[in-house]
Amino acid sequence: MARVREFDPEQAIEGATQVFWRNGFADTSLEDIVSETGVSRYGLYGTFGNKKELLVAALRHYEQSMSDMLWGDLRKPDAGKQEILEFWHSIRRHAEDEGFCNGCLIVNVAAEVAPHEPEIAAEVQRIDDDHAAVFAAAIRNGQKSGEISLKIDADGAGRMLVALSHGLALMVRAGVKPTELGGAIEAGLSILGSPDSSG
Amino acid sequence: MARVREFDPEQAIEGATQVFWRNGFADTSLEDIVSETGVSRYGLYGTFGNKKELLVAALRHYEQSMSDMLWGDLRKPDAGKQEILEFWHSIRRHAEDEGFCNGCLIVNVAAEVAPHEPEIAAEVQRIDDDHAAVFAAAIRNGQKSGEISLKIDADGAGRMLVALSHGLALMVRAGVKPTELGGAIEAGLSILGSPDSSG
DNA sequence: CCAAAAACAGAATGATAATTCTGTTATAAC
DNA sequence: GTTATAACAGAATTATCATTCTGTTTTTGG
Repeated sequence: MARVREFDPEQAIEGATQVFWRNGFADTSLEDIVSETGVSRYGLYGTFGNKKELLVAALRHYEQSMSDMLWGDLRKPDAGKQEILEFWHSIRRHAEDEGFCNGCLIVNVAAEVAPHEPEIAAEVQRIDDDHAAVFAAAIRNGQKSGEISLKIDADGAGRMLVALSHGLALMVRAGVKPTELGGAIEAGLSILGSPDSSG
Repeated sequence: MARVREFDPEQAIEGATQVFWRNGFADTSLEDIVSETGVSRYGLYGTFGNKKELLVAALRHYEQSMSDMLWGDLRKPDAGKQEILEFWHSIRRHAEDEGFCNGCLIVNVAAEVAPHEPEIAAEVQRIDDDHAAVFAAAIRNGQKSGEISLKIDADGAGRMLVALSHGLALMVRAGVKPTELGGAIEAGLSILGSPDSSG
């Protein structure tokens, strides 16, 4: 027996995600989100609580959409070296497109907000741990099947790949052309064994 | 025929550097810097211009002091694999100390400020390019002397090490314990050849 | 000592922005 | 249709902060 909500919360989160990704947290005002989404302050506060909680929602939304777009094959239980290489090819393709010039929202938030907000730090660490574990599992599969050297430590290498992706994302956000970073990716992947030099 | 300045600009920059490192740019008010340094607003504006220029000064000061502390041996013209490994040992030692829980000022600034400020972005890129070149030169030396495989691309690997350091610094700032990152460093260094497993 | 120059301390300004409040409007149960 | 409910639009509130301004003090050359 009351008025009905005029906006779709999912679309609002999507809009907020774009603004946070583009501008960062501190440089995004709620007014910016109102403009982007068309949702009123009232609607945003009523539905999401406050700016920080909206960021958490955006972070989760971003993770989900990236998971669908980039991490799907790598999460399969039998993913191995091939899937790791394909993941990075995919990253390179996307980075050379528009849209990824803002780097990675998770990385941006880790740098800007996590140090002051334990809740956000926990969220970021959860995501990173998950990604490192996904890489590590694929590396172990590759080691079982003989594609990847048994000499490397799967957990260490998994974390290394996550850290490398963060560093590269940061460089892109800070203005480095993604095309200049191909060599760094090749170098990082070379720990898996003889490099795939096709692209 | 005028009053003399009561503060030492170098000390003021050192103080500002500490505050920017600890709190980031947006979350540092000029009042914070006044408190930290004891220098008045007037002195800061008169000597450094404004907050952004003060950040540039802090960044240069930080780079200089880190260069002295960490990069000295690696910059020697004949530095090779040994110096690269020692650099990373040194990083690990420092990271496990207090004081480096704030990550790396250059990385923090790259993430928070560079995207909005071309002048800062240029500064950050200059530093990164320099560091990548230092690594690359040492890798080339190692390749000449046979310590490092000729199969790796020195420039790509140099950039990779810089990106990795950025990613790791970010994780530390976001709250990850430095001791958890040793495996990632080992993995990254394994591209140079058979790993130094001593520590 | 006197006066000009430049540093000092801290108040004033102006802008931005997170959050709350107020009055208005649409909805649905009765 | 009436009415309670909850959403809406946007004004009001409160706070923070970068920067500038004002009046004061110190220094040094005459």
